Amino acid sequence: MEYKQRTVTCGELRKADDGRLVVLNGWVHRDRNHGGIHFINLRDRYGITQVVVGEQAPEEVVRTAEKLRVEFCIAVEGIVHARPASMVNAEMATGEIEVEVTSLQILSTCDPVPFLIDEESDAKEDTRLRYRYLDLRSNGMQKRIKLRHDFVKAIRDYLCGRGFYEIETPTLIRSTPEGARDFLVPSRIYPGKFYALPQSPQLLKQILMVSGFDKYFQIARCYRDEDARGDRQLEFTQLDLEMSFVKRDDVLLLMEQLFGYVFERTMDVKLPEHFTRLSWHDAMNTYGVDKPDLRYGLPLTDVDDLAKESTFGTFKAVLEAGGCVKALRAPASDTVAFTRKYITELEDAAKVYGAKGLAWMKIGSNHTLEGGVSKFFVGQERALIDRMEANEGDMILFVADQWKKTCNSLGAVRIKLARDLKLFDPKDFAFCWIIDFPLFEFNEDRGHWEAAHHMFSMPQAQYLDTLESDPGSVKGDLYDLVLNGYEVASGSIRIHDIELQKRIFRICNIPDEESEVRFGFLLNAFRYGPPPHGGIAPGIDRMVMIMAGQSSIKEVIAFPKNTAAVSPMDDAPSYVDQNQLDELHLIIKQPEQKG
RNA sequence: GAGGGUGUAGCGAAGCUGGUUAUCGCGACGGCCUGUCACGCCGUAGAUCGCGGGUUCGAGUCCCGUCACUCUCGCCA
Repeated sequence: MEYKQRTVTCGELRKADDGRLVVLNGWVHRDRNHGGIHFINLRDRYGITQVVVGEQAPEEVVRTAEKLRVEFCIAVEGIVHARPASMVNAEMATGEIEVEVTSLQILSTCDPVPFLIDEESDAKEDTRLRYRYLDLRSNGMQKRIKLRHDFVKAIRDYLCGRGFYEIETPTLIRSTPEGARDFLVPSRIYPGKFYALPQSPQLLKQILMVSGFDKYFQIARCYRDEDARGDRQLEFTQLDLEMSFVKRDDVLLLMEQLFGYVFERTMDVKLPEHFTRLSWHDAMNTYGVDKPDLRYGLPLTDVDDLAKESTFGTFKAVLEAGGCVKALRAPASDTVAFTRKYITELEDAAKVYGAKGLAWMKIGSNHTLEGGVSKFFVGQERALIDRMEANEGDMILFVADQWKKTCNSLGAVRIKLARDLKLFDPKDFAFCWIIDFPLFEFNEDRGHWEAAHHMFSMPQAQYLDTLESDPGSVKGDLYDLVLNGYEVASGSIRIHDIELQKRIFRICNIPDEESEVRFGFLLNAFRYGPPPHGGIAPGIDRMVMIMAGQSSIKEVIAFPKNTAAVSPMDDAPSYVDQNQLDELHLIIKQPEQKG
């Protein structure tokens, strides 16, 4: 098809272009037809320009303009005119000019659209995903996809400047389960054998260290066959990074410098030079989560001693059973009244994590306690109010249970309170490091210890003698990066010693014969002079999501899947031909029909 | 696997304790309109109220089941 190709984009014409003859290509964003005069907002990636078909327009142009509908793709040739002062649109970057059309061509037509292209679509997510190509035309999606591009570009620029190599690793690899479920790819050539899609390039990047590529990174797609969430998809993208001859602080420092550079360049946001560091235990104990949102305070406070002296039997029973009592101050609010109904909402949040209840009391005037469980704390008013740093109108909330349940439950209440009471600026970015993670946790279902992160993380030196005798207390050289309450990166210094690695495997119930089969290639590599090494893997989707002020990573992924692991646009996954199954030596066993 | 929420026209929503012809906005279609910029005005079409069953003289509304979407717990080394 012959058509006039653009000489300018829809976002760039200004007053100084007055009088120029230009060609624009783009989509009809809005078409205001006044009978004798058409105003067409023409849109492309770069912006929107008003083009006008007026009385002087050639008859053929007028006839074509009559046919235009929203989202038609068109080519326009015309003359740029500065608008008179009274007609300037200050809202638009190009609002000082308009283009008087001298030639108009429809490049393609558009069916009636299921939803209008706006800043943000108000259609339901399902509809947006089904028509993702239209949804992506919206300014909001265009901005977010651009932010993601800028973010990744800045990462590449920075790391390449620091001497890193970007190296690709395969996406068809050996299955090394443990942790998440693998996606499997059947081998046509070897009946019954499968490749796996990588959950992360973990082992491959460690082997690259053995190979001497001492500064490696990759923008890596990772796959985990688990249920999706707002901040989780079954495929996602990580900045995978590994370095040799580094210790923990080298990795942390590099990340602080990297994100300092990236945030300044992509968002014009200046981050602190260093991020707060919290031990895993302190994070859990003080904020009730291993990924605390430090845009606000509201620490959980230990009140074991006060509870013990109180007359509240429930608390005392929990303490005697070895549990703990923690309290949280809910600051008085102009917008949220602490009604019975609201307290029930808070209690429901606590119960999600297993708390049996949420005790409460209110702070009255002159250091008095009112309502709820206050009657059990007679004589302790002053001590409790001082401990909680509470003021009149505040509420104090208590959970009593085993330590972890107490922390998790009250931590959930803390998060809900902060959201409801708007205790933080959504434009803030609060990074923090969580360090000193336990290396193992006991899996009750399987009856053995498992790696809390993964099995390749280095135990801290002081625990090397007690790995087997007391796995539960071993801390690892592990670190998570947390941003605004989301885990955005996770890493560790790795084991590079065969014997130590085998000890870890054994503690995780993997005997030597089995680890040789499953991880033999790594162990073999470690026989050939492996360097000390460590790394980290920030999640690109989550970070961009937070930077874009969104709460779902679907908002920063061009073609995401829904919570049911389906892509509504192309309807993946789908059945395949019998021929394809035959070639792959697969027989499908249909699940039994329900009912 | 479990819990909460939602499902009404192409899209977004209203529809209170069951009661005539299911309402509104956007969009679509037709007409009018020379300065709009979410243009405006007049008119028209468009809905098996997610699906199946039940209660009832009568169900969008109540009950049971089921499906889809969504958030959360489990799960996510």
